[in-house]
Amino acid sequence: MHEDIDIGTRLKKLRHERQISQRQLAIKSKVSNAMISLIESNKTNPSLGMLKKILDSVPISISDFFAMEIKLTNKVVYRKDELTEIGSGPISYLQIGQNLNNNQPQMLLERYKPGADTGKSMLTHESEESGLILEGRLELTVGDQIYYLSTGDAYLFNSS
Amino acid sequence: MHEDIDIGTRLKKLRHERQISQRQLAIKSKVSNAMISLIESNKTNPSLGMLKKILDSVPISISDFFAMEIKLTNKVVYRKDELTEIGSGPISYLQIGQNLNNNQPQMLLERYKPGADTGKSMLTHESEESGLILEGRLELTVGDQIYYLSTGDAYLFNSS
DNA sequence: ATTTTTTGTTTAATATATTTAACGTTTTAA
DNA sequence: TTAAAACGTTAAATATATTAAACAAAAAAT
Repeated sequence: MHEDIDIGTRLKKLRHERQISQRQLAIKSKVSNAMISLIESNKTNPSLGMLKKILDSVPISISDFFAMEIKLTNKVVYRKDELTEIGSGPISYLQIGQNLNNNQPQMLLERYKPGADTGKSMLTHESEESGLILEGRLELTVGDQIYYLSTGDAYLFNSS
Repeated sequence: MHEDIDIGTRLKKLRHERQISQRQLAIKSKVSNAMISLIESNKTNPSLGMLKKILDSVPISISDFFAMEIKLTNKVVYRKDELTEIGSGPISYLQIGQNLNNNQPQMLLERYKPGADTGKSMLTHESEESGLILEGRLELTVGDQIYYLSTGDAYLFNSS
């Protein structure tokens, strides 16, 4: 019935991704390092305030933390003809990816001059990115993968 | 620094939606009714196992529980000159709203024929909406408020 | 009108989360 | 090769979550 969720490996995985030690995370989040050890080995049932203190220092939202596994899709680029057309009447919707979470979105209108390059600024960008090429061509680098997009193509990924 | 989240009103709201009493929920989830009272009045800092036991009986996932819509901002429309220009070089970013959460976004390209109307379909839309008017004019209805947008204006809201 | 339930809240008892301080092991420095 | 620092784990101390049992108020029933 009440299957307790394995937050231990979740936290450990998250911590390893950020490449910091238990003690470093402990200091950042102002909790004892013992606590983090106990949580990661599932030897305790942490309070919500405790978990939030830790996740705030990462930072990651509680909602995202528990949605983590679902968000591990590595699909980044959606070609023009992969985009599902939703509407049929006078209004048409073009959907990129699936609607996994219900969350407060952020939106950017980005204009690139010919040959423009984001450089490293993009790499320090700590959130997610999605876009649709309205006009022109774009070279997109995610991790070690390089994608070439043209008008109508779209992309969607979580940076890290 | 560590602002604790108001899970009390979240749970109370959820319970009222399902129209059950504290004691009924207590029995379903096999916890004491006192606990539910304490949680709803934010007099305790419940453990994750505790919260999960309760949410499992609803049922609702922890992730969804914390993604539950709460009225953070009622700001919906951002006029052309309110949009903050981030970049300065050859690339320009136009930001709509604040980046509150780090979440998997969804993106739509919507095309409206002149005079097109979404009707009621928009109202049953259970996620969030944001957009920027690339060209033309748009009449936007959120709740009982009506907004008139023209080229360059943007909107951002959680539907409900 | 008076029980009888059902509501949400509170207090004292007790179970357990959290911290502090220690441990043994491995890595880094000298 | 030794010393010093950093790593994750564990034990005992203490702070706090959780329960069981009572409370008063309101609704339902007789």
